[in-house]
Amino acid sequence: MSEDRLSRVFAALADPTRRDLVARLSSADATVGELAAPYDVSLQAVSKHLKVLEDAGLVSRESRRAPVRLEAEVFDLMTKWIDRYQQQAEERYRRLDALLDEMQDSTPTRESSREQDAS
Amino acid sequence: MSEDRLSRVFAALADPTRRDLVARLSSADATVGELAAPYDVSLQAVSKHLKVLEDAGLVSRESRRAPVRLEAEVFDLMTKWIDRYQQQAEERYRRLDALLDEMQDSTPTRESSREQDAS
DNA sequence: AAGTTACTCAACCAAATGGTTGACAAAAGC
DNA sequence: GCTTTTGTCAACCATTTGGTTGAGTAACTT
Repeated sequence: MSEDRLSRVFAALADPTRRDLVARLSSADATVGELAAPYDVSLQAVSKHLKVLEDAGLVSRESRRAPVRLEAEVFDLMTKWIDRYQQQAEERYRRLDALLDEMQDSTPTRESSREQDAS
Repeated sequence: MSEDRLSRVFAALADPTRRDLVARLSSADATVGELAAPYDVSLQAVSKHLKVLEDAGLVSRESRRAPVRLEAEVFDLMTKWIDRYQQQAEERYRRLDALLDEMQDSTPTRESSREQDAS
């Protein structure tokens, strides 16, 4: 069910306000009120956003009015997911490039066509 | 408006089916039908998922029935966002650790307290 | 212990999301 | 050229999401 965890993390970061909250928390812890101040939505709305971030494990607090803290470890989870597929995709491109190079070396001339037939 | 782009990318990856599509496309291009086969939802549903991925720039196709291809560059966009705040957060932790170390060095003994006063 | 301040819960609303089915459009195959 | 296959569009439905306001609760202040 770590699947579900990743879903919550990505969903949490899909909202610009929540990404901004994360951005601000990366430079300093802050209370709900402090966090809410810059936005022109209600405090309740920001409180909800923080709950989403908290449920995703991106953020935590020791008590109600304590400053909110960013849980940076979650980033590893995302990075791991991304890296895996990014690398796999790049690997494919490398193989494709190699294949294209090979074809360019072999097909255009009659010489290399005969080489192909011979093999 | 690259803000908006990131939102679409994260939102696209918030769905497990879509993450699975990306995962599969990272090892091989595939047509819509091929991609849809393993899931027990309608082809239309998968087509919609692919549209979401396409709008986020995660995936592309040359024509309707052409194989879908993963656009790996988008990963860079995410990684860049993540790295920035991860590093900022880690930097803060380093400073905090340093501060805690300093306090632990200075406060517990009478000796070091006097050292502080002297400086 | 009482009062204020800071935050959350609940109920509600509009819009977005993920799914369905049925009709249509575009490519391939004959 | 006609037919079949493959994919998309449209309309609809249930659920989720991001916002609101109003009432309640928890935690500092005095």
